Amino acid sequence: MSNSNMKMIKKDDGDDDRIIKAIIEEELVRGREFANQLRQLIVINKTNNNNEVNSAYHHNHLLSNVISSFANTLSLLNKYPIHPINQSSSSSSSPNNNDDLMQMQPPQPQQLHSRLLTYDQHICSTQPDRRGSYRRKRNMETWTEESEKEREEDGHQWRKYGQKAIQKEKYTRNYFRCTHKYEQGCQATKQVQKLQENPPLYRTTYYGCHTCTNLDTNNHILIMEEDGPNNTSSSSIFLSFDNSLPNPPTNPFFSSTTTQPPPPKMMKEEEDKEVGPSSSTHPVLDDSSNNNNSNICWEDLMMMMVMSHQEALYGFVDDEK
DNA sequence: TAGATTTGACCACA
DNA sequence: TGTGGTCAAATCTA
Repeated sequence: MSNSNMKMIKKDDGDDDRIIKAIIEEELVRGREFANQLRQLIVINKTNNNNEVNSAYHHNHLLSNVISSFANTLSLLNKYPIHPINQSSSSSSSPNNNDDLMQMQPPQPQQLHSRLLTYDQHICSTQPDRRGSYRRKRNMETWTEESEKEREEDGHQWRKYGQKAIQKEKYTRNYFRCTHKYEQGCQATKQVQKLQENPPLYRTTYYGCHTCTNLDTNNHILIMEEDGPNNTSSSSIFLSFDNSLPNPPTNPFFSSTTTQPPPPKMMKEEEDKEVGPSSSTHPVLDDSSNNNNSNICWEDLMMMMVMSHQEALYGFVDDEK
């Protein structure tokens, strides 16, 4: 591609933004639809307590769709930050008001993925070679922890992408990114700095949150509703997408669809002060340790999800106005 | 042979 | 301008 062409295309950042916005809108609408369907399914299930296997399958399927919708949205926002667009230049494909949005039909996954693919191809074909180009991790969530192992098992797959001698450090620093960076656009990275040799001590700094879904066959959703129709005790909920790990997810920075590394120590301490030592910051996903303490019902959970999607969607559309 | 690691080069930022 | 974070070709390994 010639330089003049490159310049011409780079002028059209507004078009890029509109394409991304349209895709994100569709993704949010799709997620909301799936969340609504799941909520309805749960309500129906409560009144009609049969065919549990089948309904568990549908729960699983719908929940996966909701989660992937969130993940795709986050991934897009991380990957392609949106610039403000003038009202006059707003896309004709964007609905003008919330009512229109409510009427929108969620796109089929194939449609969406082909659009994402098309957009990625568009970006790839129009951007110059930016080898070595990157944005430093300002304003990113970070936390550190120290351990005796260089690669503490934290439930995520990491790939080493760099190693560097750091000025004031005795040992080299290793750089890791999420294995799913390219396939799912997951932005999570970590740096492991060796602090001392004997005994070995490493400081791991995590950057950003995982948006990868990483839903494989080993991952599962275990749903244990009421023990019986007359059981008045609260239900037990345990969602896990990776049953290979000893520790339940606790870190709010991480995608709920994956397990996470231990939370930042400071956050954990603050959290203990706030709500007591045994509680988890995760509002939903781990209740297996205390079956009698589950005061979160599925309907509430789905309402939270739908509202979250709604907020994101309307906030997103409002931005464009 | 595919996926992971190594390592020199590139580039943003302080 | 030096430092640190990232990229990507080369190399390694299962």
